[in-house]
Amino acid sequence: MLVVTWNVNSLKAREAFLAEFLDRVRPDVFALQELKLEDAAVPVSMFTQRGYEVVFTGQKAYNGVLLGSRTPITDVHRGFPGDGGDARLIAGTTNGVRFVCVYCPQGQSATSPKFVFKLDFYEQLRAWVAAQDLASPIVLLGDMNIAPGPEDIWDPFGMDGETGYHPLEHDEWRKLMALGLHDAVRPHVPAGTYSYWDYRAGSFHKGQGMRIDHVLVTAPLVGRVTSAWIDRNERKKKGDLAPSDHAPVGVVLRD
DNA sequence: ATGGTTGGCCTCCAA
Repeated sequence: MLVVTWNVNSLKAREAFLAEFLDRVRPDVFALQELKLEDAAVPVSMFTQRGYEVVFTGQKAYNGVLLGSRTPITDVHRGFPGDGGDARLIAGTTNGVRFVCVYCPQGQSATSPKFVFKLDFYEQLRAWVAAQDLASPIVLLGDMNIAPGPEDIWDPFGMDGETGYHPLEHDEWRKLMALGLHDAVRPHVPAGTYSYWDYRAGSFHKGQGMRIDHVLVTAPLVGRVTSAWIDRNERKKKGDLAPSDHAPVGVVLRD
């Protein structure tokens, strides 16, 4: 089973780009973040034409998350009490696995009120995750806006204390992992493998990226992860189609 | 070059 997470930065702007990816890579399950669309505007037929069932929670202009699968998705859950009504979390069960797609706040800067909001969101997320059956197969995946370690960011010394690589965020990351989650990607990609590059200042060209998009799995799934990848080619233009500022992250789970 | 860019929106906000 190939599982993919991707922050598409507007599903509307990325529809054709994503369709090409789905046709070629054919993931079994995928999680998208930053739809930037209301529910009514989600291009459902683009997915169903390709054999996917999709569930989503959208929002005008910001946020919005989606789960897609080739097999039916059941027990769909949207949001959690502390998310302020933002469309940042959707959970559903497919292929015998519970998938939780999340889009964590970016936080702006470490001195911004948005950073407080970000830390609070992690706390709420952790409480929500802790209430799940963590002895069962769960995949928590999405844009978590944290680079966990120095191998996950282009300038760990210069970026220390910046949003995405802040000690308080690393505390949150550790607490989340301590619940019994495991990074499914880290063991399979070399240091310096990133999933996000800012559009500005030629960051992609200069290799100034961060690994902030993650696939975390509970113990029953750890032994089923056979490979993982982050495809930086998807951060490049595709003909005249513009890329997201994030690349897709893939994990293969053995049956 | 003292920032840069993209997407969606109601002329600025979030990333």
